Amino acid sequence: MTTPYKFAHDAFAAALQQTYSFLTDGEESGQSVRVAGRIILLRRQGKLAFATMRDSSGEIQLFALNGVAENFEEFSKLHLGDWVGVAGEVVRTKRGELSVKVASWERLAEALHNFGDKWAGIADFDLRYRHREADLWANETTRRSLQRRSEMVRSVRERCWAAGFMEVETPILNAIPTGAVARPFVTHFNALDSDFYLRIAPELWLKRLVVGGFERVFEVGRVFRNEGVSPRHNPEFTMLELYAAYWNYEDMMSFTEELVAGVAMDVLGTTEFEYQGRQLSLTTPWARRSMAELTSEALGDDLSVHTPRAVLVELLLERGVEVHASWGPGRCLAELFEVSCEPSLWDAIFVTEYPVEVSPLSRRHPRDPELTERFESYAATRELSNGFSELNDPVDQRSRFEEQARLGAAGDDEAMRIDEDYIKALEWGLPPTAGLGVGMDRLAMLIADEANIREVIAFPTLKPLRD
RNA sequence: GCGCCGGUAGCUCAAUUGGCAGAGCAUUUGACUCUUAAUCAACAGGUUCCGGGUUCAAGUCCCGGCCGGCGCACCA
Repeated sequence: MTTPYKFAHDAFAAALQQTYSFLTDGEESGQSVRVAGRIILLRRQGKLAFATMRDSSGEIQLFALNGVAENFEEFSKLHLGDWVGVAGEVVRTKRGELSVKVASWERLAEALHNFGDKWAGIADFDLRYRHREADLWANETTRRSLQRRSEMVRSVRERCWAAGFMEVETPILNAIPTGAVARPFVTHFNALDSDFYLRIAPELWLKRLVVGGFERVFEVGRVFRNEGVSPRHNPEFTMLELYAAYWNYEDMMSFTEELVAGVAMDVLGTTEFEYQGRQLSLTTPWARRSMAELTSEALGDDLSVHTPRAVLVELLLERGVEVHASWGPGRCLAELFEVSCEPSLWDAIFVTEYPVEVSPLSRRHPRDPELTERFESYAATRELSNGFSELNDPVDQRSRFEEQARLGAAGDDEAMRIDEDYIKALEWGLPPTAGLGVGMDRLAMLIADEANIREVIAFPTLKPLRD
């Protein structure tokens, strides 16, 4: 069956509801409009038919009268899910529903499959994630969450541009996976007969652009990590990474809190909102507490990166954490922080002064060379961002990479590898620079009030069906 | 990867102790000139996720597999 190749429409449901709010019950406006959308409900009553149509803006009723609407019989037999284009007068029915009184209409596409229960929608996760198109049609919350994500990304971009950052793109196919601590996906480049890795972070490329003289750069892009899936992890996810020359990590914390709070304002109109039934505050300024401080507080002990390793190990073992032989005091402190503090960090907060041992790309803290000028922000018990003053000393960077390589040799398959090109870039001179990474999916979860990361990803990674 | 839970009509869900596999919505047919998840009547709709096993008898019990949810691990 041939369907139309186009339909010229001049009105949207939501705007019509607004514009014609003055119409009284049974009143006709005399104005004709052309609307298009999808039939989501249909009620026939003899020589009348009422359809609820949804377009991208909202919903409006279509009112068809036998003898007035062309092809009335066919109209009354439309299927739920069919796309239609309708021309007719804007009226309000006797029972008070704003409607387009159908004069002429066309079916733009036919829905051959059912789109879920018109009351209960679609509940089956497998079906919802594998056929998001049906989920979007059937479930309001899915539409809302993905819409909010889109608004969030837009807000992030606009705020970065407004702050003088230049948007750039860096390679996804990488000969060496680096810039983060994670296992990569491997692929093969036939023409070069070489294995390549999907990037685990764009970090080093972006800093090379700063070396080259682009003083403020950012990238919103997909990164890939070959790890387990969970309600908070998708193997491909979206990161905002941003670098500013001449800033240190404190400047970057200020920028981060303004950015995140600003995004919440743009999308939700507030920085105080409910997340999963509990009030959450992103209002600035955020608390800034050091990792050692928070951990000491939680455990009632005076702990730091200088606490004897044996003491930290003992505390970890008491909490059921398996301690690896390669962990130094820095790693132990970080692990201790994670188990004892993380679950209680609810309102937005910066955790600062990370051990150098777990921060191979961060600049050492001037007051303590075992610490770095690094922060992570937390909200709703989850890590939201990671930032630091960038290590710009090529000699120190090489020794950090070498330490990582030792860990790799000792069996840590997530340890960083030596990136000679990056060291050479540093030898050309990286000005004092601060960097930031924000997990956009995690932020979207907060903004959309979703507990599962898949709800804010249009097409989450699923195992392919076999059998 | 490990543990717990789940998978029944297109969708949402029932099915007692192991005893004829059901309802609502959607689809099809009919009635109805102001409906709002319209209503009413009727028809049709099944590899109970897949493969084995136990049993007179399996949606239900056992074993294996597939997919998903949650937790753990890994991480952001």
